[in-house]
Amino acid sequence: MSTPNGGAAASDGAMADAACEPVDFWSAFKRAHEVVRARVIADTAEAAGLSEPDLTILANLDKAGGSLRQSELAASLGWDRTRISHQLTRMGNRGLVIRERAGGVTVTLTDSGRTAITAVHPGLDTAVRRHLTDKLSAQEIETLTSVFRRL
Amino acid sequence: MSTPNGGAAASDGAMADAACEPVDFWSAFKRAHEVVRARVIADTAEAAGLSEPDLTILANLDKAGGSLRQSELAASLGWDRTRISHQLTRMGNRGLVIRERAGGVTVTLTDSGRTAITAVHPGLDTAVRRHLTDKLSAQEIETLTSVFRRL
DNA sequence: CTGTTAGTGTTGACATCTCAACACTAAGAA
DNA sequence: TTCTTAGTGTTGAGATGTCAACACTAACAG
Repeated sequence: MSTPNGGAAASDGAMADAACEPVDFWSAFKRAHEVVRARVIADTAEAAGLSEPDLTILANLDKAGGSLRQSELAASLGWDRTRISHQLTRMGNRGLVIRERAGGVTVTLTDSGRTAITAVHPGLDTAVRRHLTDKLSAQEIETLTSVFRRL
Repeated sequence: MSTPNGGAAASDGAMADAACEPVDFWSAFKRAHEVVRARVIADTAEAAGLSEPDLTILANLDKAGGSLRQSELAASLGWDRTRISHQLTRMGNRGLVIRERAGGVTVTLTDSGRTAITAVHPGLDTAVRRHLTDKLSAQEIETLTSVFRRL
């Protein structure tokens, strides 16, 4: 156990805080994101036998009324065409969605897919509250929202 | 706890801002992380012919003096044993690291690996500043650091 | 009608991540 | 010694993400 994190002994001239270095601040950002992500997924998607991308797709389709153009789905998620195509192929094989040609391609929730997302949706909101927003003050949420919008 | 949210969480009904819903706040968090990650990697790892996991491993080995026990590497990154093993196999095949049996397994930078990380390291700091900390006020960095540590 | 161009999806190859199962080593208990 | 247990790494299979190449359609110019 070496924990050679440069200890308090040497450096700190002015800043005594943890994230002196920008790189450390970035690492903390990544860690926080990863921790919250793992907990939320464990409480929602995994609990329902779905993967994270499954849940993301199903939630977006549901929010749009159950049906979307493949390209609109990609745009609203910021995903690549290839990524959407592969993911929908896997989900189609498992009976969660159907794809039909109509100019472009229209993706539609199956009964099975709608059942799945309906079952998970309330838990998703609860999980995000429990693992994220409940741990923050209103002031902090405001600050972070402002920062996220800027990036 | 050091988290006296002082009943702040109760004020949610008054928020008229963009992220009313916790789920939207979480989406914004994910987007911000993804955007910064993509930009930093594009300016550093990709520019040097390395992948993100390559860079992560090399940077940690370098910070530790060039050599670490495989289990310590895993622990310091919060990675799974399997993930480290597969990644090191790939990196070993490309000549970036060597593994030697000594009780456990010790991972060491090769000359090629040290050259690579040495070339990238200054750019990493610059990239994180440009794409993240330079866009934030000292006040905001302080707030975010506090939040990240709590999660 | 023919050719061009842009937009949209698919496919295959490969890198990465996770899970379950297995193998090896080191300590200690019988 | 022999057995057990915990810690550590590896392997193979399947899921996911990325890249390059290809195919199809629509709109438009010649």
